[in-house]
Amino acid sequence: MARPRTFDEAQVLRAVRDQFWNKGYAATSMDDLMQATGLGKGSLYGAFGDKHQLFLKVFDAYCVSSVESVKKTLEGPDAGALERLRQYLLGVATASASPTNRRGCLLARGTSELAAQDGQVADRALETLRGLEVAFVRCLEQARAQGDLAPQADPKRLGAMLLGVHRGLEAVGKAGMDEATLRGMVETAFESLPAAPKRRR
Amino acid sequence: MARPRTFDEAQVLRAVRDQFWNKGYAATSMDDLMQATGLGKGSLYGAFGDKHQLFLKVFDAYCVSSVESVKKTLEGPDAGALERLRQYLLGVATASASPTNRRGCLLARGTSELAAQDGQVADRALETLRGLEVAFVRCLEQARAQGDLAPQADPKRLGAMLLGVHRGLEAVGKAGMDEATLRGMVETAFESLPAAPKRRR
DNA sequence: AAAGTTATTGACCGCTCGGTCCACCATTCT
DNA sequence: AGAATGGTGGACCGAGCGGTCAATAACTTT
Repeated sequence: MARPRTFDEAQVLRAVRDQFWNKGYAATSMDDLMQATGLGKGSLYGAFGDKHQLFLKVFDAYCVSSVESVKKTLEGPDAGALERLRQYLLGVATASASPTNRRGCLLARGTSELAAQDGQVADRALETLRGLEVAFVRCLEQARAQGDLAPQADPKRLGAMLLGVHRGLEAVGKAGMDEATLRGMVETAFESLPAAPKRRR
Repeated sequence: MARPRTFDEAQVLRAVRDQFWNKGYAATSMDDLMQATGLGKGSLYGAFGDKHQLFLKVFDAYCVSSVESVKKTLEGPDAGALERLRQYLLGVATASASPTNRRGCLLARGTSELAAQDGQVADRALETLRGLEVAFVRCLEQARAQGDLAPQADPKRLGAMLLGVHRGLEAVGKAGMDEATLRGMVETAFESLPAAPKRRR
């Protein structure tokens, strides 16, 4: 009963997300967003509200899809669960060290810039971290069930610790630390996990 | 042979640092800095240059003093080296989780906001991380010498891994993760370090 | 005391900021 | 066809931005 939108919402939000991702919240202007999306100011404000709402929207989507993606990557049969987690973290290490990935992770960037002063961002960030933690813990529980982790190992605590390493990779990678060091962090963390007692073969 | 300055440079730089620390680089205006320092614009520009130089100056100082402080905290006799490092990281965990420490760490904030686009910041950040790593590694070498770490333990790799955990604490704390979880990360990381074989007593 | 030098202040600059508003347009309903 | 509805683009707003500058003040040297 009225004029339909001429833009693809998902595509616009992706462009907005990339701007915030590349430049940060404060350093991104509405003009930047207009240019990135090709939309006029009126459309942007009419469709999504102000800058802050726009950021929240894309931040939210990023968080949700991050957790989803990790869960999908880590879920699978018990067999190989530990190796799946290890490979995932090695991938994060490589990605974090890659010069083509200088912008790092939007969750990290948004949290660092805004969480202290913006409860909504902090809440979303915390929820996301907990989501990642849960995914890790589940994977470690599988690994224990499958015998790759000692029976007395505590997946909850180990999962939290690996979450710490995960976020550390992100932070250290942004400073330009080399890939070998980052991958070494993951390998070292995994080497020191409580292995299952060796069975005779 | 000229009019002397009426302000204390160290004090002014501390005020500037706190502003950047609390609000971030882009979100801090020169007016904020004028108000925080009590200086006029001309004095600020005359004494320190523009906003970017000012940031670099305080960022640099922060980095230097951070590494110094950690080295001082961790140095000591071989005896108790491992426990010193553990206590230090537990302190970081508690501090990172503290609601009175919402601003987190300036190194993390500055790196996250600027490193991708500002080589000077990235360089300084990387150097700082390496400094922390070295301090950790030395401490672990002491621990091994003293027998708290297995002889085959590799302090270099373990130090890097703990640096990852360290930066992870920072990042996770900023999202508001609870203190128990953060301290748990440290404890878990230390529990899984390769302990020295038990000797009969 | 006069000259020389530097610090200080705040008015001022052009520009960009986030946000509003409105004339105009494309579509659907009657 | 005409009215109603809501999307679109961009002119426009006041405020704030980073940065400059010139008048003035405070000190040292001669």
